[in-house]
Amino acid sequence: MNRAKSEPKNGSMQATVIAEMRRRIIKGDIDPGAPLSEFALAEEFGVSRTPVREALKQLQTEGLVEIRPRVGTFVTTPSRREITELFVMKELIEGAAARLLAQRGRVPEIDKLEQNLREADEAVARDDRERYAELVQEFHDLLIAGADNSKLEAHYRMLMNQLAYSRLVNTSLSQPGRALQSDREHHIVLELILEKDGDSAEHVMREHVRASRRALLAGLPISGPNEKFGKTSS
Amino acid sequence: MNRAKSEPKNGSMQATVIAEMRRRIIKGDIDPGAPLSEFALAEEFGVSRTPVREALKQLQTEGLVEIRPRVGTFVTTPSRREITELFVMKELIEGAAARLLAQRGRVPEIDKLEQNLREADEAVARDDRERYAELVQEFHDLLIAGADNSKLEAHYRMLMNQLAYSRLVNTSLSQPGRALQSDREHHIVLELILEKDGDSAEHVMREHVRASRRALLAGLPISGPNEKFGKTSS
DNA sequence: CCTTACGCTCTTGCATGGCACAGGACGATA
DNA sequence: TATCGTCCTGTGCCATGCAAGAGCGTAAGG
Repeated sequence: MNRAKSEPKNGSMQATVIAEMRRRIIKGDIDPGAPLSEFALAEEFGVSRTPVREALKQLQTEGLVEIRPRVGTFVTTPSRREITELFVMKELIEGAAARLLAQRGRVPEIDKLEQNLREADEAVARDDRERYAELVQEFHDLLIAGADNSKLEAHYRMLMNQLAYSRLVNTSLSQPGRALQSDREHHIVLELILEKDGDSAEHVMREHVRASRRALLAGLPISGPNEKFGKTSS
Repeated sequence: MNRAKSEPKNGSMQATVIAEMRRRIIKGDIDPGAPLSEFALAEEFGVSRTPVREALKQLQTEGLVEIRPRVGTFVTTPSRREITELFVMKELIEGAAARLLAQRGRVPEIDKLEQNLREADEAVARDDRERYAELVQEFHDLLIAGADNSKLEAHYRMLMNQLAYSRLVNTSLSQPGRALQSDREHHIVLELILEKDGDSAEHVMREHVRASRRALLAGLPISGPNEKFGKTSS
């Protein structure tokens, strides 16, 4: 095998393929709707079609690709309606996480959240959008981790993958004033968590997610849910 | 090699394997923790190991089996903690479904829910637990369908599969008085939905799920590693 | 010129066989 | 007898080959 490059031989190859393909799709390296050929991927990763095939099958159950039998595998393109649906789920789960965290009392995640908000304040003051986007993601991740519920976390991860959220959060924050508003809302949520007011924390967190969704959809250029970007018709 | 059975050659083989294995695990035909051999399953279904392998991998991402590399594949046995976590998710999703349905106004699912409750009242009056269990499942399914959110439904289905809920609901209803109480709670939820009071509908629905969980855990014999209790197919 | 049907190619689906590794049984040695 | 090393078996993992369905270009017929 001529393929003794950076491909880590540790662990199974398909795990590597799954992780890498997932990363690419979420990060947006591959255009939504683009076809994925088993053979091409197999050559690229230096393996046979079998592990690639199994990796794609797993990504399908995660909702990242769509396998049309005997036709091909394609990166899924969430329609506008699906995005709305995913945000409803996001609202649910993050709201619940806030409530659960409030009920748990003072846990290490609380300290990390406070630290996160301090840094976020600075980033907003500097108008450093990129850094703030990172901190937003960390804030939400800490919230989920603090809920201490593995099933909640698992469903959340799958959700975020389908949303390709890391791509979208930048769009959301590009709305003028959104970063400052978002930062304020985070403060309120953490405040309510510290007061152990799970009820209000959940409520405010939900509104926060809704606001985030509105900012995102306002920033999305075109509805284009099923834009079959044409094949340059002859 | 008892081949030549009613194996449908029409659909893809692995789809058949997935569906059948999922059915067995959920229904409880296979003991939790039991090892699944690729080779044995391949022979039983009359196919090669490849589709079986891919089927098991999909079931793994659904949380129904656990693949330990180089060791074997086993049916997952949800711990008591995981059951609690799953019920938290169930509470979330069904509560949200009640809220969403209330917001939608009068849709066909509402009529079906009313019909369902009429039949459920009769079943409770007759003390027909088996029929009531079916109606409970239908009630919750209608609620989810009425929410008109495909992502919500997808996550709900995965949840129910992991819970093997169809097995558990009977345990829950075996608690004395639980059926009557459950039926009453269903009525209240539907009432609130009809009044378009999504807020209260969600709240009551959550309490209903919590009550159901308490009834279930009270009926569970022990938190032992894996109880293989005989099928109560009467 | 338009319609229809053929056939080619590309894709995935499945079968088969070899390989590497984990776990346990067995036996040799102190 | 206890302990350690070795072999054996079972399992998942991967490579390769063949078969079949889907899409599309092209050519024949009206």
